[in-house]
Amino acid sequence: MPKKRVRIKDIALAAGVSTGTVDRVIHNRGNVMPAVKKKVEEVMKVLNYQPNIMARTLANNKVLKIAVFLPNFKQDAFWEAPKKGIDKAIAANQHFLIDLQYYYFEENEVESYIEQSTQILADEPDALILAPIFQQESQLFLKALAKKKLPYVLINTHLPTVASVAYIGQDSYQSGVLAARLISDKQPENASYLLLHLEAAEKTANATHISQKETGFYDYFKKNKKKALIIKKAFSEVNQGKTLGQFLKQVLTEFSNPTGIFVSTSKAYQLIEHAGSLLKNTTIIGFDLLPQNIAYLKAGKIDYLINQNPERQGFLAITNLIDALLLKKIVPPIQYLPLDIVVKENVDYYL
Amino acid sequence: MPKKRVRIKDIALAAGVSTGTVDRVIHNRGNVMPAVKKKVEEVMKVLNYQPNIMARTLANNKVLKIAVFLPNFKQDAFWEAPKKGIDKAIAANQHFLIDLQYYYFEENEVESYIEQSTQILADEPDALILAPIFQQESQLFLKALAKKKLPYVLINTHLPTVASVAYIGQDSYQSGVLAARLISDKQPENASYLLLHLEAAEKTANATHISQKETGFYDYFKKNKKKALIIKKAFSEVNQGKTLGQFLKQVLTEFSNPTGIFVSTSKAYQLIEHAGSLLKNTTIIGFDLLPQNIAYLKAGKIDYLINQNPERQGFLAITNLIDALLLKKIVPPIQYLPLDIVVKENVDYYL
DNA sequence: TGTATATTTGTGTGCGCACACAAATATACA
DNA sequence: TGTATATTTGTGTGCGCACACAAATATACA
Repeated sequence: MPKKRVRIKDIALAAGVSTGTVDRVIHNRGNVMPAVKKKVEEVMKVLNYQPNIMARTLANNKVLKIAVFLPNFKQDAFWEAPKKGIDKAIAANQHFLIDLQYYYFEENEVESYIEQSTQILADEPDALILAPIFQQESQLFLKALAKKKLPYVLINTHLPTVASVAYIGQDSYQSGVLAARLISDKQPENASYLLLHLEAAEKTANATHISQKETGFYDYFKKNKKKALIIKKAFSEVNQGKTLGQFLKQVLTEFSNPTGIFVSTSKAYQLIEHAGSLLKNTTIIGFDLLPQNIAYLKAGKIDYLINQNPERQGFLAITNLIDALLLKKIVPPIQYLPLDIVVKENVDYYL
Repeated sequence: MPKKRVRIKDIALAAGVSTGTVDRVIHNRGNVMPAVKKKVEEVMKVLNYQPNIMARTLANNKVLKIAVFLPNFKQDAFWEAPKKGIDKAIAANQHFLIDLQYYYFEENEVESYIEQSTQILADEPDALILAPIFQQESQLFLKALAKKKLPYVLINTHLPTVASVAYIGQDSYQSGVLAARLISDKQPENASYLLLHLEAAEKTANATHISQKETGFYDYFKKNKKKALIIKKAFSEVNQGKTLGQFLKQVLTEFSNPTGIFVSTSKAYQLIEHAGSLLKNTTIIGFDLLPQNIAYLKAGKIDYLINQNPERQGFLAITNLIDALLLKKIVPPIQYLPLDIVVKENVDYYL
């Protein structure tokens, strides 16, 4: 049987009221006699009324002003991916009137974060997408947003606060567990692993992610009662008095030929660049499908990349806002994206 | 700057014609003076006109009758996934008037395929989604569709014919390569592997998939110059005079304790069910996130499942038809889905 | 030059909904 | 009981588009 559409008109007819009254019931605008309201709701249920999103959007005809607040991708290439996803989602939803405004801050300058967040509040957007990298400052900012009743989507980093619309991101702890599994699979007991934190800025959410990954990594060995020697080294250009190259060479001289190296950030390619020649038969695991990482993966220098789907984070941030605010749909408050295991042999299908 | 929408009205005004004429140009309905047509097209380009999909769909108001032609999932659980994806896509696109009709055939009965395909032609759908399992019969059927100018999406199995709208599926060859990589990783030279084809129906596309996986599997070892002993065994209840249990026990007695077993179909769980006790330290790789497979993956009995995203195949089949036929978008003719590597540690995010 | 016909162009309506505003009805209170 | 006001209900318009149909204009031909 061909599908027949139930319209407001049909409900009005069946309930013996006008379309205006049905509209009032649908949108809870009040001023409807309780008995009438009940009757209309019954009819809606019986006829299984589904509002026509096309017509609704068309009639609504509002411009949604969205502020996107992310770290500057010129400083950290990781952030290109969410931006790309956001732009793709906008392109795919051109028929919605969306006024997108980007705001960037520097990952190692709290001041730029505060400055930009003030600017956003002044510009009065209708909704936000943000990565709450600086924990304390973000808490304050989110409070300000709550006060103004501005809906927002958090990506990449979750805060104890409940996101007003949704949190979309990765499970960092589990990605550490996964890395441990991959790096130690088929390896003998008491193998040695190097846990490498490259370019971890202090005080930011990135630090939290990294420590969660670390915990997951250790926990895997504990839970599976697999004995291993794990050495941890961290490098941050800001804090140390040497270059990354010097640092890596020193580490790999002290601790030569580890069974595997787990780079907890997206900078696995830097390890290869600076110390590739020092590595033999070492399993290398890193994060994120940056072009440099992909090149080394294809060349067989990196064994595994765990893809946290940052592009999809951006894409979903937009579509979730559209769903929640324009289409009035209910969206899941927490959305973890898959942790894709990417190897040379399947990487092409993720690009 | 807030986005301003360019409407047909705006083009008409700028070109000094009526909206009707603009409409004629947009849809190539003819009967427009060449000079006028040119002028309108210029204006459209200058103003960068993008038709409003919402309004277009609303005004169009056509029912799209889609026939879905798949193997009976009661016989082969794999086919539940595409159906699920199709149903989800329909639910997510309720505002389009789609009249969906399912047609099932039995994977081991060509007659049922022919019978149902005749029925479909008689029912005169506007478009089709089909898995062309029987090669020869499918070729004939697709010819009939081409003659009637019926657009279709092929899923799961590609035919030499060009799909009128799109092919959506997996790269079977590459999945065999991937399996070989995963099964042999960190294993010594000259390890032994069992290549197990379970329940492979003859003469169907499934047979093609399996042989492509097999080729990919062998090729990996060749290309990487990795020496290995690979034993191949196939079982099909129709052909052999014994049960699967008997078959598996015999195989694993003859060829005991292989380093790894690659089950080329979605039936890896049957291997565990019937011969789990005979396996020790053997890496097991299978396909597809069937509930039974997932249970064994979580229990540590299966090491890897390669996910060919069959649900997404169904989902994309519908959205591609909507894009192509209702929204008049251009869709890529070949769409390979990622080959997800699923292990105990990341399976939850794929469910 | 006038009439019939073909070609080109313009106008009006409906798709389903949201919302402003008008109309009808109920209630308060003198 | 009558009038003012509050509450409830109904009507009309526009969102941007597709398409049927009407109107205007060009062309053919006697």
